[in-house]
Amino acid sequence: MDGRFNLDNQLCFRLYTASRLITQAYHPLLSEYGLTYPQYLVLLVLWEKDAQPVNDIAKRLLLETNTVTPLLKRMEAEGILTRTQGIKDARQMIVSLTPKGRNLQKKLSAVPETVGSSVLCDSVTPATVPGLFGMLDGIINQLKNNKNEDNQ
Amino acid sequence: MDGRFNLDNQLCFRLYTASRLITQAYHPLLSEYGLTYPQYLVLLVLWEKDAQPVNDIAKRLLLETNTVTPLLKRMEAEGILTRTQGIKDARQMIVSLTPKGRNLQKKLSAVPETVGSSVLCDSVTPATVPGLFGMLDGIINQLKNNKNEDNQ
DNA sequence: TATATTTGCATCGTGAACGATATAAATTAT
DNA sequence: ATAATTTATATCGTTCACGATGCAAATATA
Repeated sequence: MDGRFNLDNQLCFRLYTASRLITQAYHPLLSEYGLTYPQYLVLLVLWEKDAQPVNDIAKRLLLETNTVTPLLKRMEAEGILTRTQGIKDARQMIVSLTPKGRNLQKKLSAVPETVGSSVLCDSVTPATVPGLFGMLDGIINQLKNNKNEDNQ
Repeated sequence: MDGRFNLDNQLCFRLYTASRLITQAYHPLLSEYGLTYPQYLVLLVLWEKDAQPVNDIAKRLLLETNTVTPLLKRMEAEGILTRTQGIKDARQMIVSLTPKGRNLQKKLSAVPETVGSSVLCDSVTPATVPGLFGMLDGIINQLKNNKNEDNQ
């Protein structure tokens, strides 16, 4: 009768499920190199720009530092990156790739293409993806703004 | 130069972020009643059809039983539901709502509307949501099928 | 009817997420 | 310059996710 509570009418459940399933699709490709998906995201950020403070990495990923710090420590223990105290600002920890961390980019070069092609289907094609990106960006920006308003 | 690894070109990062942020939007509404978002999902399933075995709940949410079992135990400890051994099949645990669990539906009646309206923006409107749902369903079904093929 | 396999659920270990809180360095105000 | 505030990061506790594994009940096979 009342469809408000029907799982099939829920945007969030779709996002939650799609996110989990696509992360699972990354798993076999990343675990070969001992990486998790969030760790892979950190690598994307550092390949883009090396030697960033924790805060910049967290902001780029829209995560809190209390999520990123332990993640970075695990990656440091794996020899993928280093964390060194900032010179200009002693509070900052500057995160830099090791050679091992840089080399992973070549080893993982097939990952985006492999995962990307695994989600293609009738309703998700090169033609429809820009529209999907636009809607997801809209949702993300909207929710980001709502959060900022609350914290004022 | 090579945009494959750019965070802004990644579908998964968008899904991951959108999922996290919208779950955060649920948080203040649900925590008032001591619920988490995955627990709310279990309630949606049980409000739809009470007295289901663990397996049916897990399948409906596309989760594994090793994720759902501890979650159900916490909800049982809160007095939201009961878990009783199946009669026809002694391996099954039948999960049923308590009066408290049923009453939560009235108390949370404003949640879908509240969260739903919080994501509306230029690119996400009642007119565009069906298209978004279709694409997310396409991705989910595609990845679900890929998983099943692997397990054969 | 024994034996083998499958099924349903649970346990365990690891790694996120995240709210709440702590701490020290930097900045601002007095 | 001293005190108050802000900022950058870290610690802690709880709750997912999920791969790996275990176990007992049910089913299939020999």
